[in-house]
Amino acid sequence: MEKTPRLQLDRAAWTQGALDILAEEGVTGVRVEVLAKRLHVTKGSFYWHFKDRQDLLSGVLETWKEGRIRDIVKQTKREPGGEVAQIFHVIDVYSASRNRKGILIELAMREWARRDTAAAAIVEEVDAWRLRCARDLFLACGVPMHEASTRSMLLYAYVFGVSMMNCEKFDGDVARMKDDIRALIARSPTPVPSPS
Amino acid sequence: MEKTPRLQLDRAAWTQGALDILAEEGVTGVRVEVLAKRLHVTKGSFYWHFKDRQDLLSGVLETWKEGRIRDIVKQTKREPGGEVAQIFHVIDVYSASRNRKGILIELAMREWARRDTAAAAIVEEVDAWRLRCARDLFLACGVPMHEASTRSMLLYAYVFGVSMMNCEKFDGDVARMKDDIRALIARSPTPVPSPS
DNA sequence: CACTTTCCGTACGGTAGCGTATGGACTGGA
DNA sequence: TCCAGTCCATACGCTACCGTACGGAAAGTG
Repeated sequence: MEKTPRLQLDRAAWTQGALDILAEEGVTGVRVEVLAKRLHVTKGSFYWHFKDRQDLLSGVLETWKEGRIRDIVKQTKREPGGEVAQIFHVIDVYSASRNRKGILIELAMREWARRDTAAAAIVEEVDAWRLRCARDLFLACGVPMHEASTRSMLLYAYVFGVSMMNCEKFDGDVARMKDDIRALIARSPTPVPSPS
Repeated sequence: MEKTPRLQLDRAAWTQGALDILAEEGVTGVRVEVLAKRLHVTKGSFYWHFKDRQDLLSGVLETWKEGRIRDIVKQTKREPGGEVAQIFHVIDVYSASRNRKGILIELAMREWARRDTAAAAIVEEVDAWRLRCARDLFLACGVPMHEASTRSMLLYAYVFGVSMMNCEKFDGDVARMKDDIRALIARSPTPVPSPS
């Protein structure tokens, strides 16, 4: 709801506005004229900074990719002794009711990726980073390789899946259930029967 | 790719066509004129059967709701002794590469629900049915109440989440990982130490 | 054979959005 | 001061879509 703090717009400002709309309306909602109106300019400005709508969308993809990779690398940076806490934190970042916008962008991105190969490639790349970083965290906890991979996949599948569900109508202590699931993913024993 | 088998269309045919487009393009993709063209008629026909576009969308919601509830009730009908197999089957229904269309509709439905309260209510109702049915299955397996609720939630969060991920780029035997996760959800021991 | 009902085609007005063309304001340098 | 470059406004044509009005065919009914 910023009044009109800037008199000059650049690609970054347009891209940021596009990300805002992406979170609210999805890809199909980011339209040149709507975005221009929101930034209090006309599309004459837009077509100065961008070749066309696709040019903007490509910029959105690139911006999002770099931000997500930077985030996940930072969140999983080796801090000896704090690996479990870091895993908890990674889950919380996506589960919490805060970071709502980040989750909405995440979901919009995947909806986009379902119908656009360029977006699909970006999402796939980001996911690969995340899975590898989470796996390394499990490895640092002493979890063997295959199970570390499995748990990191369960971790992300869960956080993305739960962000799509409205469990208010479900009887039971949902908050406690989420805590239990988090604990299960972060530090459950290996499911294979120990030969001891 | 049916040629023109029917010369008369009814609401059900339009609704089915809308579901097809919904799977491919999302809610914003189901447009009256596009749908009419796909059914080889004009929109004059549409506005005979429906008041407006919203009327169609409401029918889609209702049709989907009834189908999903009927499915989950059928899939979890008490078959003493086969509970674990039924849990595996519930997971497979959403994980498999078959039923791709059902998954796409599922995701499109949730995308829709994020921006439409009517769709949100329907999805919430369907989810509540699923969670209850899955929980009852776990209860029949001897899992205590709270853990049964927790596992049913993990089950659906996982299947929905994994349907949004492309893990091809991730090194490791993804198929085996998915099998392990399925086993973990379906029959992992309770994390609390058993008092026996 | 009229006559009605059901179902669909055609034509229209209206809105929203994309991309282009062009001009104007404003700024910095020569 | 004159000029060039930067950034934005205005106006235009074009397409896609919504919803309405109306006409016509086809089938049932007396």
